[in-house]
Amino acid sequence: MANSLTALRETNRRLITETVRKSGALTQAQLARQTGLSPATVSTIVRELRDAGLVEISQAGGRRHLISPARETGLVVGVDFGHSHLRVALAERSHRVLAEEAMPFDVGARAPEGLAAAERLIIGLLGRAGVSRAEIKAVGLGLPGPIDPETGIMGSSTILPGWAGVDPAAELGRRLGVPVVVDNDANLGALAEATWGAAKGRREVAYMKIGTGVGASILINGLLYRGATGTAGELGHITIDENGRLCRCGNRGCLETLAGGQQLIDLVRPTHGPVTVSRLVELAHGGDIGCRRVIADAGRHLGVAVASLCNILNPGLVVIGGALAEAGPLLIEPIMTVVGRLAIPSAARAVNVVKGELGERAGVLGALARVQTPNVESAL
Amino acid sequence: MANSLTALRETNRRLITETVRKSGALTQAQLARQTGLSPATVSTIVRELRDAGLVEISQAGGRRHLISPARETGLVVGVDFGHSHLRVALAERSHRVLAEEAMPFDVGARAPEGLAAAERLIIGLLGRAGVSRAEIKAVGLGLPGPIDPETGIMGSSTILPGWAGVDPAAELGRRLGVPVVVDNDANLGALAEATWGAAKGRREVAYMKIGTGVGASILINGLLYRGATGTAGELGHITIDENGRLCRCGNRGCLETLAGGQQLIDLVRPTHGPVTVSRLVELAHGGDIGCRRVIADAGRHLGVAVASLCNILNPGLVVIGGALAEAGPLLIEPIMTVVGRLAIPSAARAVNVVKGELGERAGVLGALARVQTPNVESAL
DNA sequence: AGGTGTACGTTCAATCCCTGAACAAGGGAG
DNA sequence: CTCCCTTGTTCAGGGATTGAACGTACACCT
Repeated sequence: MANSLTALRETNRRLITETVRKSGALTQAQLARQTGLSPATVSTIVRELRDAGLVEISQAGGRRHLISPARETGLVVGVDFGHSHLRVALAERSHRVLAEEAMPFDVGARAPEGLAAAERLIIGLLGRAGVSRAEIKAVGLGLPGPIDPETGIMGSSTILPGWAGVDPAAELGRRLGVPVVVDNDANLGALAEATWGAAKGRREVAYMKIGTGVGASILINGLLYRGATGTAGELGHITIDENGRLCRCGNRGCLETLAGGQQLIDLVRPTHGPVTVSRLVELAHGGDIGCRRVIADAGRHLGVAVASLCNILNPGLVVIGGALAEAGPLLIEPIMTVVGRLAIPSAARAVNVVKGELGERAGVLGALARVQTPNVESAL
Repeated sequence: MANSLTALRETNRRLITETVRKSGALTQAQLARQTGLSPATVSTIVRELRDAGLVEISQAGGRRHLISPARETGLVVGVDFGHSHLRVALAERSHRVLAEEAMPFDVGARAPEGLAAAERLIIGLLGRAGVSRAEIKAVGLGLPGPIDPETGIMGSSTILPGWAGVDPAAELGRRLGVPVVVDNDANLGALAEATWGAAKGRREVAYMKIGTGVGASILINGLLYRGATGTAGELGHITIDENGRLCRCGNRGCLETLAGGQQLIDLVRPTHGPVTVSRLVELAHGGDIGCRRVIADAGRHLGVAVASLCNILNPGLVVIGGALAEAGPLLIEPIMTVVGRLAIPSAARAVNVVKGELGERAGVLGALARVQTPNVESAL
């Protein structure tokens, strides 16, 4: 049980492993002081960890042994399906990224083709990295759509019409022969920014991904907060305008219908022709007044949602990711302005809204991080 | 150190104590099953706890022993300042309420008078309950206004104009000579409903108190979630109408300006004259069509906020408290209707909105519960 | 009523774990 | 070169948990 003696040992093993992982390389004496355990205990546990292959020991003058985290043998793969790209990445379990690759991908494709493409891309990446398939221990998979947290089966969605009813984790797992965990792209982005990016070291993060749609995710105590049925953090479907456009979620005037990339694209089509979100941002940076205005308007709508978020959760940090985030201050300043006007003053003062640092890599990286991060399983 | 064997024992002792306290009375076998410890361990620990005077053991047929929390020697007092009432309650630490009392109170009074009144009421209650002042170990204090979580000093507020800048916990503590913890009424209401009321046993609760104003509070894992600067859960100041009335928080069109009791009172004054919120609810129950309409409209506005809450936190349960909650279905049905229309479908299906069970006693009871409930201290 | 079964709490030996002390080995200062 | 300090290891000692065995009392069935 959770409180037996063996559990105590397990706790201490984990404590030492964590300490080693964080500090890089330590002697046993340092380890004993940092963990508060006795040198004797440290000695025996270190031996166990060495035998288990979890740490490496090198002599370092005197009786000193340098304990360092083991170059872990297993590798993990992250896969991220975006709206027009498919990205994969290969990393050590310790989160060191070894290789990364992307290809264009049509989001309209059905699940079998998509998964086949992912499989091919992974195999290719492994080949070029000189890594055998057997070394892959787990895969993280990101998808821009709703996933039933119980079953892992995808719900219907207008973004991913050909995927409803399939269990992508099981499917890809069958193809590759390794366990696959699946999650939506916003959750993964949040995880990635908290692990490597703008929210590094923060354990409480609100993240918004503004791409074609608007997704969001909340990390509480470093763990994904999913709520009662796995839809916590759905900021994209907060109602901004009760009489607004129909949204793919079935309601009206959702934030996504006002600030999602698709909407912005539609807005500039008459004057600029068909563009992508990235192109729109480029034009705005280039000084195009129309594109700037469209982005600023989106920021103001986003600000309304962030203000609600501030009143409800009073966050200290909100990270904005996704393609539109590349607009930087053009997007973030309007957000802050509106938050200042709509959120209650003390919450507005407390919050810092920043651009994500990982750009379009957030999804894949998050998939890597997700492989080893458990959920916070609570049903509010 | 934190990981020694004695610490493990300490952990298990605490685990058993907690379990007993929560469940009231248990046999050792039940205790073993609930905690996951072996009957042998439970046996020895229970003996220790008995010797230490922390639990009481009574025979209960067979070899069964009924373990119940010790009638703790210390008592606690709860104080709740409402808009027109001052309530105090006396309870054992184990949460058994011994006596309760209320008196009318003008919220316009300044802090010194208010605290003096509270002191008199407490002393009187103790006298009538036959309890000496020395038996009181701690006091919980509830106030309908903003409190700086760092300093405990009250912010400015139009509801409690005479309290800005004072430290009510220190002040009352000085008068009574015991430690006082202070919190706002919505937080306490949430705690009370989770301890005794509609959210009993739930560790994840969203609570809204709709009285003269609108307050709200979130419990995560049974602990108050305060956010970065202590304003998490401020649902009352979500913007519903950007061009609406000025709110005491300094913004415009907050939920409170549309659904707070004060607003409803103002709305019916032309036709019904000056009434209280309770009277308004009474009239509505009596069939008054105007009052019904005003309450239903408030419900619809509240629904907008609850819908946002659902999208962000995806709660399984929302408890509505405060004087207006007594309207019951007249208020809650419109809320549910709007939530169904505005929240994303899966979140709307998941949530259950119910009336609090504790009525106007929620505040005091929460103050009692608060004395022993720590914060969840996380800065999102 | 009687017998049987079952659940409960206690005891005890076995096992596991942490710690303090003793000890060997090596580096550095003087 | 010697002394001293630090480091890691070993070992006995004491705590803590557990499974099994045991005695007991109630409940139920016949």
